[in-house]
Amino acid sequence: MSEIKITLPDGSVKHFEAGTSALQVAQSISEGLARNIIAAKVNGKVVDATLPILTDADLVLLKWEDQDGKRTFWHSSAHLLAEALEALYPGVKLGIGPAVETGFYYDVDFGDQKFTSEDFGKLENKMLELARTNSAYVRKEVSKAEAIQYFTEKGDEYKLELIEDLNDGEITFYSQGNFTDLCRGPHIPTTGFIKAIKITSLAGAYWRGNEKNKQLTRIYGVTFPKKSELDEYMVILEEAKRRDHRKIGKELELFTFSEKVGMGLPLWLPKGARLRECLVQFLQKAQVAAGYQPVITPHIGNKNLYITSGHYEKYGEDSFQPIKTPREGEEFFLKPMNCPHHCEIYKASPKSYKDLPVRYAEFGTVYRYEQAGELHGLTRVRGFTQDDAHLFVRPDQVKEEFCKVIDLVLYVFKSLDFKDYTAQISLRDPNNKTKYIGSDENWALAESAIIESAAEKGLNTVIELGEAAFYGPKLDFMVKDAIGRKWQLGTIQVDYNLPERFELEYTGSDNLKHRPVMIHRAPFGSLERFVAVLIEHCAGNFPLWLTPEQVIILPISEKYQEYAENLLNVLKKHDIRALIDDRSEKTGKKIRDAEMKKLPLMLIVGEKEQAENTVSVRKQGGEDLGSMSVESLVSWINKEIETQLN
RNA sequence: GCCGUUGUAGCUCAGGGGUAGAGCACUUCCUUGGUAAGGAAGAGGCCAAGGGUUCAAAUCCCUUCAAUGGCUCCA
Repeated sequence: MSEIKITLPDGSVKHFEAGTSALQVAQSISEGLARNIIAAKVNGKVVDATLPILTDADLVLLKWEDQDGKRTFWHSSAHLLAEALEALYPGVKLGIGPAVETGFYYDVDFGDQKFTSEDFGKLENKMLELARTNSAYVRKEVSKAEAIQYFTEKGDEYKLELIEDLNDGEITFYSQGNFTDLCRGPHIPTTGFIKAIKITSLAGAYWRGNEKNKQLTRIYGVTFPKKSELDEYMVILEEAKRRDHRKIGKELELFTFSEKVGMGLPLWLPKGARLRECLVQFLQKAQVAAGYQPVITPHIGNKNLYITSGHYEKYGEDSFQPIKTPREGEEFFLKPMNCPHHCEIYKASPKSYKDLPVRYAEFGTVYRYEQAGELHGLTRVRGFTQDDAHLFVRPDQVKEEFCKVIDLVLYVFKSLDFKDYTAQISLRDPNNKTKYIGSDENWALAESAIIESAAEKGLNTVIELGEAAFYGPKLDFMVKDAIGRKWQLGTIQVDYNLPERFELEYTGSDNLKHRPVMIHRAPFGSLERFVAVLIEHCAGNFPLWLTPEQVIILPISEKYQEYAENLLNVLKKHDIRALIDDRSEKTGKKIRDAEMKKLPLMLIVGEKEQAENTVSVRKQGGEDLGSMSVESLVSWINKEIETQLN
């Protein structure tokens, strides 16, 4: 037997016989470790922990805690789901069953049999029962002919269709218990690892995502190696439901929708509008400081504008259709993006290299025809306002400007308490350059500018090749909210296309015409989406500087109404958003209602406060700040806001 | 757009072939109270819209609209 060298992540090298599996390597370290190993990464490829390793290799032992470990675990759970389904519903046909971000699903064709959410419990129990048999997942290489024969006998046309596309010699089956599936793997060693199971939802899904194909039933589930982890997961699900921006938006009277106005067209209520105004002012201030110039453009634009920009060709059919002038028959589109308008602003006057960079900013409302089924609360709407800006820069300025935009985005995140974020850099596919426009030099410049800027700013980045837009590379920010969900917010994109199409120019120091580079950026993305994410992030407890109502005055009785009104005037003079609860209710009731409305500061005023000319301050949640003069309250608030924003 | 589910008062929801119910919110009255729900009375609904079945429809059926969970899409 020959010997192989296994290199572990800590750099240590161990010698084993060829054919040793990752699991055996783990066992050689400790039994306890081996018990937790669910898969392995051999030379960067995720494989079964039981797969014999034949050559020298870098080995990473994967546990539940590893992302690849989870995926393997969930993929194996999908097989367990399929096994349970076959046991409970003989004759079901199986489509595909992959792992997803959280959990897994299996697409199945129940034929004439019915499956509803009431059957979830039954299915979970069956899966648990099968999991407890602790059956091994067994890998078997099969020929294409064997594979076809197996599934022909089984009568599963979906699997047969999948096999069609596979090459002979690279087909494998995995079996556990009485179930065999076509699968590339890898899998966990045995079903016994799966200790807790939850079938989460049911949905229709077309075979291979094509609506011309038959619709299958997609069963979603999630599994865990410990019961306690499932419990935690259920708590987070509940929490997510509690934080749903649609629910909180209604409760806090921030926004609404009306069938009459139209689907996907949000109506901002007074409190929501105030919150939005605060966000706009906040960003506007930061942008002015960063050298942006506000511009304003109309909500519609001539069809020719979008023909020039190329958007008509690409999206014309899928847009709200043009409106026509009654006499001339000219066609105008609702503005689906601000960039072409800004290009025309750039062109309004000749530019010198000394003028650049030029930064035009606009909170521009745009309208896009999103498919009815796509609409969702404020995160996916048909009319929304982008915190848009376009920077027209010289090629040599791309990096510096990019850095400044990153600074701005990070400032926004910090001010809104998004502490956990990553950046995705999308570059062009180096093997398929024809898909993209712009010269190689410019791409090289832009791509290295993005990479270097991100590195300089210490961003935690992921690089995705081939994910760039056809007109340029980009950087997207993904933030994690308070309960760990990821959202894509800000985006920064470099664009060579529009300057070309609009023939934008500036005169260089050489007195020749040059083409500027355009940077699109939106730290919020859109105000609608950002507010939605923010609501879910803070569960409606907005930072003091942003919250629509900062202070509520609660007079103990009507006798102190006048005193309360005087206080209100003082607060308003200091630009503090305040109101009085003058209902004929007891203090306890008023406090409860203020708590429900998530009002950060309550001022209780009665005989004592009136006599001493003070207010008693209660923070939301119950903390007592004691009594103080209204002036010291104002300075307390201002200090608080200053800390939040710096 | 496609498939499933849902649509009853401002909100959260119950009911269900014989022409509507609760709690909260709202209005009025009593109460003038000190840190998370005081009491009473009142008002409020074409039961999403349209069409069918029926002696009778909010209830059953069909269509449409909208919301919702997915799929496909996202400049």
